[in-house]
Amino acid sequence: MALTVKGRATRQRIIEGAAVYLRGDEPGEVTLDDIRAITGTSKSQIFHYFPGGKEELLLAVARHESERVLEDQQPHLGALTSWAAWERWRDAVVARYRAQGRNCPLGSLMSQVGGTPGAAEVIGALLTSWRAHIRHGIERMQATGEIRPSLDADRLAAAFVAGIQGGVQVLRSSGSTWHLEATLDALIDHLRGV
Amino acid sequence: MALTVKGRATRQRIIEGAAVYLRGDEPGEVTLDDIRAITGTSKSQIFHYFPGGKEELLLAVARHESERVLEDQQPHLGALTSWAAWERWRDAVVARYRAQGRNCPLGSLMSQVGGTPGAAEVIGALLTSWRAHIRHGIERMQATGEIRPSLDADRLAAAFVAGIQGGVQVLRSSGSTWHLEATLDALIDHLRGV
DNA sequence: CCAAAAATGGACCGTAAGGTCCACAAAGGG
DNA sequence: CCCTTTGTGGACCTTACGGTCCATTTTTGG
Repeated sequence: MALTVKGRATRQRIIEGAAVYLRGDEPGEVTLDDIRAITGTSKSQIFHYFPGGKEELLLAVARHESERVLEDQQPHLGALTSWAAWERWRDAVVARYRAQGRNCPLGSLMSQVGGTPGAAEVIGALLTSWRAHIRHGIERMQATGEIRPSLDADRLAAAFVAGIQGGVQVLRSSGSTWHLEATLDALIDHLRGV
Repeated sequence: MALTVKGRATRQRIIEGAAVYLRGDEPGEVTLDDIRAITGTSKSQIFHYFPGGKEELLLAVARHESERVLEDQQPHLGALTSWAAWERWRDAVVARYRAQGRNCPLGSLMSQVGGTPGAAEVIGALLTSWRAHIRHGIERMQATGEIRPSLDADRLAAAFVAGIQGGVQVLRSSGSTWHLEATLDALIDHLRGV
């Protein structure tokens, strides 16, 4: 037996506790002691469940957080079938990041675990999936004739992903969602042919 | 006299040495010893010229690097007066960031100095100036009738800035400029009304 | 019920890294 | 030419933090 019920629970508690900490006010640099304190665990437990140490733990947290990103955009992201739906999605994205404020848990994570193998993979998988959803939405609108077929759905989806990333990054340093909204609106206008 | 000629030179050498280091292969976390080694200075000199320690030094480096960002886009960025000029600018941006590769000196800097007062200010000033240049370009094209006047120049300029930021961020984790190009092209197409 | 495996607590260690101090060298300026 | 200011070298200090170890408790499975 590798992990008992209790063991799985503890492991999960560590991941979620770390995630909570990262969503807090002062992320900066997470230390194992921060995580230890917030999760009520001991050093040995962290290394017991994450033999690879801090790096492995942070990567697990990144995976956990990256799942939330797309979930928070649902159900809108999965049903971009009308202009109204696009607007709802847009608003959901803006609301989500406005609520998150200057703290981007994933961003903090990536800056701490950035170079390691696996980090790029996590972020890459997220971006790919994100882009696929948007591309899917564009293609459906093209099928119904609401978006001209001459547009490259995949490439525009990539533009959305990059635009959102950038908007969020600006948000992190400026505290305002203005750039994010401007980018989303510009790209949606472009889809509409306005 | 606060700083002699020799003093100014040393101070500058420290800043530029740090910048060189950040542009190198393994930025991750800069340490004062890294900087000391690459600039051939001693600890006391660093603290002599930057009494605020690491934070003040890194902020100075960030200011130094942030100047390079717009310079590297000149003269194109300052003369967005025709569609050909926009394309040249687009290519210059892509080329610049492709050459930079996965290393974004400013990005590394911001992740290390992010929370401190002054950091946001440096990045904010850069983004504002960048946006102003682009807005200016859009307005000139509107004046000549090549861009429809119904478009909000300032907001679209913000979209460009955010889009580039995001494209570069994706580049940092994926190593590809594809997203960056997709975003720039989408926004330029939108300006063109394509 | 008992031995083996898993979970937990926490003292302890090693080191990297920022920062301090002080002695000495080199300009500067009157 | 000498005194004051500025520049430089580098030993040293302190702390934070990742990681190790082992003793103890709890759970598991036969």
